[in-house]
Amino acid sequence: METGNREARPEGAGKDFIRNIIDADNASGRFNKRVHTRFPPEPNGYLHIGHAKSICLNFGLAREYNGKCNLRFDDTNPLKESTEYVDSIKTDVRWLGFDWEDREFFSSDYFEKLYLLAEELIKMGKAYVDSLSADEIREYRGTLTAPGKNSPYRERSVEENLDLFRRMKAGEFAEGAHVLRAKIDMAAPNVVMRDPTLYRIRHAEHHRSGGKWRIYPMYDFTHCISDSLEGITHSLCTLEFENNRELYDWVLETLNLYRPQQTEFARLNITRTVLSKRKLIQLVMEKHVNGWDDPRLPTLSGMRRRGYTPEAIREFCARIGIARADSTVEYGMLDFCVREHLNRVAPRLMAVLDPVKVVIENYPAGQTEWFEMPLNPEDESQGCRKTPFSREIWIERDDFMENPPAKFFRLAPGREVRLRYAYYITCKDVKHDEAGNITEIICAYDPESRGGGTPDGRKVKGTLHWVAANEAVALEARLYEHLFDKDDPEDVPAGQTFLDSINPNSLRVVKAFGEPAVAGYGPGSRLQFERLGYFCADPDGTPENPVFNRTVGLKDSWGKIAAKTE
RNA sequence: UGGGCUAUCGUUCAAUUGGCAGGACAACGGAUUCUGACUCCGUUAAUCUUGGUUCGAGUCCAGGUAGCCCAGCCA
Repeated sequence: METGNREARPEGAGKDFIRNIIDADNASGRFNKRVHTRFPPEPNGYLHIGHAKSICLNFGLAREYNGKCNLRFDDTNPLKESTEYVDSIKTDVRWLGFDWEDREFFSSDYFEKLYLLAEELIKMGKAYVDSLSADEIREYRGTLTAPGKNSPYRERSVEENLDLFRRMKAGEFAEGAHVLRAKIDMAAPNVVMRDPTLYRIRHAEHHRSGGKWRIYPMYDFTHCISDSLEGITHSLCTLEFENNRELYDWVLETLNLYRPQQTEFARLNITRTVLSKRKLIQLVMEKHVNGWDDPRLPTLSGMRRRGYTPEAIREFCARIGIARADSTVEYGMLDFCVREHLNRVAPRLMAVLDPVKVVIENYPAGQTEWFEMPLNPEDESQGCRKTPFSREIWIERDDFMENPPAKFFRLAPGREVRLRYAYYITCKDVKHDEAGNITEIICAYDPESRGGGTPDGRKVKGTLHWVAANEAVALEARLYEHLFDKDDPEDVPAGQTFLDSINPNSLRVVKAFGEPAVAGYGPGSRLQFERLGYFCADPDGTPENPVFNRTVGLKDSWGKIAAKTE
């Protein structure tokens, strides 16, 4: 699959700053014209649309420059990581359409090398074992504006440090008793450089190395060395790691290792969307949603279930671009990308969400005729479907008004409209119950209009979708809205939590009726119910009782016209 | 009274590196339409601020302003 990268880039437009950097590196020969990136998630949760930006960037760059991209699990904190997350990440990256071939790595695979390198640092006098408590270390670090001070253990001899570190590794000490720190500068203006912690003691089971290790390396020590070992050229990460770049370079320079170039870019923000891993974990763990693949979530697995396509997500990532300025993309941009793709590929079917009965009084009772209609009017290659028609049909309640305002094009007393691909009908009468609710609309059809046109060529303003009342299958439609109401759910008013910004209507389930053919669409397949929007068949459904998740609706100007006429 | 980074239409990304500020999304108007969808055409709309250099500044220089990140034994 080779779609999704840069096809949205308009002609003549400039490249983003990262591609400019790569071009410059290729021109200078810095990496021998090699491009080797990596996508390095920590397996402590499921991937979300924010990760997709990084995945498309890293894998896309490799594709464009004939390079390679590794998948590396940054698993140095055994407390948070699990194989469930590893598996889900692999599934999601593949689903997005990217392939890391045989380059699947784990930081934990480097634990041995990392340990040796740490000893190296100790021997060089560039690292020491500190026995201060976590609280004391924080105090000694100073503040953002005041320099820190040296730990009393900072001048331990190389021999003592080596001995202590080896015993840390052997598991002789309790968690928190010691840490290994780099010896840099406690007065450094960049707080990251004030003798950063390199190793901590953790008596925990690691999802891969099990109980083998008692000490685990920190991100700052691990990531740069992993990049170096793998021959990465361009190490791309998000803006919050800007301050860590100095340490990234320090470690590799001090150890005299090959040095990739770390470059930071702004992470993805989307209006009304929570992309904080911490909060997503909370939503799942506290069961505010039904698991990581709940279609209301911006996780890749949730979006997949809701019916978003990998093509659409890749297109989205290409369109939003890459920059260093913090930004928040409008959700409408994502919706646009989904509609654009689904419009091309999704077969059309008809369904009615809120049915009202139409009786065609001059159509023979008991008769059923089958109409053939295209699965996609803009793509004949998709073929046709057959749909039954009968005397009693259902139409959408919204498609009829007893007292229509101006510019209402659909059914109303005395008015003629077209039933899509079937007949012209004219409203003759309306029946109500005691409460005044419409129970039945009586119509007459024009037999001459079979197929949706007439010999006299007269026009109608409206075309309705419909399903035959006796032949239609019952189905369940789940109408998902974005889970969050607030423009920026990260920024909630005082006294509230982000949970307060959840839209209580984010999930509505309605019983609906659709063409018999819907039962033929298996889980994951997308289709468009005419005039209702794009839906995805959910694995929860069965052929007898299909369930459809709404991906996105269609644009509809009816609401605007109504507002205007008021 | 620290360090690092950022600032262009409502949103987002560009601007051949000093030479007419452009695209996409959104909004608005129109055409078309057997989905009020799609498609097509058009319109609105931006260089944070104050100076300076220059024939010419979004771009270079100086000073402001605003926002983001950093004081985990998280990543």
